[in-house]
Amino acid sequence: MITKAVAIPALAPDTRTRILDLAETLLLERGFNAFSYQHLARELGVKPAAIHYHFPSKDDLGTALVARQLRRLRKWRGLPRVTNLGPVQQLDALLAVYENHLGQDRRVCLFGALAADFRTLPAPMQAELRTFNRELTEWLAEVLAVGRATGTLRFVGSPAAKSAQVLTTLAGALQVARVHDETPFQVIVGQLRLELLP
Amino acid sequence: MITKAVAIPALAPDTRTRILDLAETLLLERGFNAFSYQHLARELGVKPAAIHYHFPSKDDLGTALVARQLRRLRKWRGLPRVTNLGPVQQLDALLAVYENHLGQDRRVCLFGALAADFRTLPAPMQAELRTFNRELTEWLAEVLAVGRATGTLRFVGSPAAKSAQVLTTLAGALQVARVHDETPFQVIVGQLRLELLP
DNA sequence: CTACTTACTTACTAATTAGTAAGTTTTTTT
DNA sequence: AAAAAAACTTACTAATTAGTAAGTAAGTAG
Repeated sequence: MITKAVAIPALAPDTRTRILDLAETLLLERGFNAFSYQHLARELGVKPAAIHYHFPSKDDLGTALVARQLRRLRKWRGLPRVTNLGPVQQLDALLAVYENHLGQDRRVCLFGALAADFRTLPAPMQAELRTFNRELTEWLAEVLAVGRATGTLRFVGSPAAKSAQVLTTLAGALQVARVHDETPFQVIVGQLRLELLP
Repeated sequence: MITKAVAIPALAPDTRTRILDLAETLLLERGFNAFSYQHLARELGVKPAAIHYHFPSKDDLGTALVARQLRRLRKWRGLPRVTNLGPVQQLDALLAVYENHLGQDRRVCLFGALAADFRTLPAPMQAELRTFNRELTEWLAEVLAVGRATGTLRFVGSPAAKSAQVLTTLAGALQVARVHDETPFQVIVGQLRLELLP
C-alpha cells in the first residue's frame, strides 16, 4: 500500500495545517515581517523548533503559504458551482471572496499583504505571488470578455486592462478598509458594480 | 534673535533631513518593518544612537515621516501652479505624482507602503495616515466634481465614491508594478484615463 | 519484538533589534 | 573668552530573532 487517503470528517487539523492557518491569519492581519516563529509557537502551544521541523526557514513557510493559496485559486475557478455560473454571477462570486475578507476582521488579500514588502521576500515566494496574480487576472479577463460579448457586463477598453484595473481596485479597497473602516470598501465596490452592470 | 532662517542654496541637508529622506526611501521601497536604525546609521555614516538623538524611537521616526508627507500634500494642493489648473490638468498632475513614484525604482505610495502593516503601527502614525488619505480623497473629489460640472470629466456615481475608487486603484497599481513590472501600471492608468476623459 | 520514521522538546548559538546612559566634540550664544 | 546648548560617539543592556543539534516519545512496518 502506498498511501492511505481516508476521508477524515475535518475534525482535528494536524500541526502543519494549524501552523499554515495561523501564519495565514497573521500574514493577512499584520503583515509578513510582523510575526515570528515564537508568536506562532506560543499561540499553537508548541515550541518554536516544532515549526522549524515542518518549515525549516521562514522562507519555506512563506512560500508554502502562497503556494497553498495558488492551489486554492486553481481549485476554486474549476469548481462546477463556479464554472456553471454566468459572467455576472462569477463576478459576484469574486466580490463575495473580498467581502468575506472584509468580514474576517478586515483581512487584506494575499496580494495586498505582500506587495509592499515584496522586495524583502524570498525569490520562490515572489514567483508564486506573480503566478497567483497573473492567473487571477487572466481568469477575470475571460469572465469580463464573455460578459461583454453576451451583453451582461459593460466596460470600455480591453478585458485584460479592465481585469487588472478591477482586481487592483479590490486589493486596494481592502487596504483602505483596514486604514479607515468598512465604509470606503462598500463605496468602492458599489462604484465598481455601478460601472460594470448596465 | 529668535531663529536664523537664512535661505541656504539647498546644498547640504542636515542629518535630521538625511535620516528622514533615507527612511522614506527604505519605507517606500522595502516596507516599514524591513529597516532598522542600524541600516539607517550604516548608510548615513553615523552611529545608531545619532538616529535616536533625532528620533528617540522608531515610532517617532515613522510618525515624523507621515507628518512630513501630509505637510507636503497640503502645500502641494495649495500651490498656484496646481490651483490655477483646470480639473483635467489637476488630474494629470496627480497622475504625474504616481508616475514619478514608478520612475523612482517603482516606489509604492505612502498609503500602499503602510496599509498592510497598519495594525503594527504606532497610533499617532495611524492617525496621520488616515488624515493624509482623507484629505487627498477630498481634494480629488472636488476636482472630479468640478470636472464633471464643466463637462471635461465623465463618470457615474458621486464624486466622493469615484475619488475613493481612483485613488485606491492608483495605490494598488504601484503595488502591481512592484510585483510585476511597469506594464500593468501603464495599462491600469490607461484604463482610468479612457474612462474619465470623454 | 526490532528497526525505523515521525513529530516533536530541550538547550543552545550568533546575530540583530530598540533603546539608554554617560561622556565628548562642535557650534552657538552671551 | 566662557557658558551653554546641540549633535553627536562609546559602551552598554535586555529582548527577540532565525536557526541548529541532540535527544526523546510515540507510532508504524517488517
